[in-house]
Amino acid sequence: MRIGELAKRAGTTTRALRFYESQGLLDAQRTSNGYREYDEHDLRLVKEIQSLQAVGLSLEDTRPFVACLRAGHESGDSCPDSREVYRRKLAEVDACLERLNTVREFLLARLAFQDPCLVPEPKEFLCS
Amino acid sequence: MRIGELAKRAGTTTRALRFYESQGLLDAQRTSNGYREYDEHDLRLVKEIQSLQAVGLSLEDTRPFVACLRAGHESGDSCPDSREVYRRKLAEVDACLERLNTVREFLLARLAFQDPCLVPEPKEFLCS
DNA sequence: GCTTGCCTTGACGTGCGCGTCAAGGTTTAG
DNA sequence: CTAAACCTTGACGCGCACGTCAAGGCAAGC
Repeated sequence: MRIGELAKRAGTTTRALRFYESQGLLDAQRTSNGYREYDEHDLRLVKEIQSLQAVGLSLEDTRPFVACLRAGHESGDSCPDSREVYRRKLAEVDACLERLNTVREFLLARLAFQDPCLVPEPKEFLCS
Repeated sequence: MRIGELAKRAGTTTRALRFYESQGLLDAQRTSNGYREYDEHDLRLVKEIQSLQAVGLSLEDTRPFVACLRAGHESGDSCPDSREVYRRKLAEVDACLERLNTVREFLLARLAFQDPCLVPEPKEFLCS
């Protein structure tokens, strides 16, 4: 299938697919006229990337999963590097949850007119 | 005081202060040589902005608070517009907490080898 | 032949809150 | 007189995952 069909079947855009390729996450055969040609395996890769992005992983973080699938494993998260990404992300999420709960308490207190309440420290506020 | 001292006392940079001014959040008197001149009230404004940023509000969201202080109120969050921002932010935080808990469950399940588990829908993932 | 709808590469735009030069003017200390 | 340490405006950079043109090639239907 060509890039347009892959995009449609994966529910994304051709621009995103070309971007993945530019980042080395995806590669494609070329037909004689220079068009990219994909198969079901590529569709699988794209879907893997999307589901990982859905849990807030960056494209960079998806590399181990893609490599794992390319290495022949049936699931992208059965390799050590992938599992390490999961663990790191879990720690980030936990930190973010804690942080957001503090913020939530702050907002509730302010809305309740309880004036002098602790302002959470800036820290990293990246909840992704 | 001049911009360097204000920056030091507020724990920020001159660049940030000039940026706030460019966004209409701060304004300054000018001395004869063109230097910006600030007073304690300006320091109060900057600190207000910083504490709001610390809870994840955007600069845009700080406008009502600044306006409230400028209007003569002793606290920036005693005006209706400010409180509305708090409420909206609280709703965002709640949505984000829910979302992150889903993601957390997903990660735990994957790490526990429980394979086919629900992938959270992409949605907005902006936890700020 | 002409239009339509695919495809190609390349390059710049987006949001947000500044950081980081660049090129210069002003004030103070020595 | 000079150097240091302030100040000014202006413009470009950053991260991240693409969106959005621009300018053109290729294939198929009328």
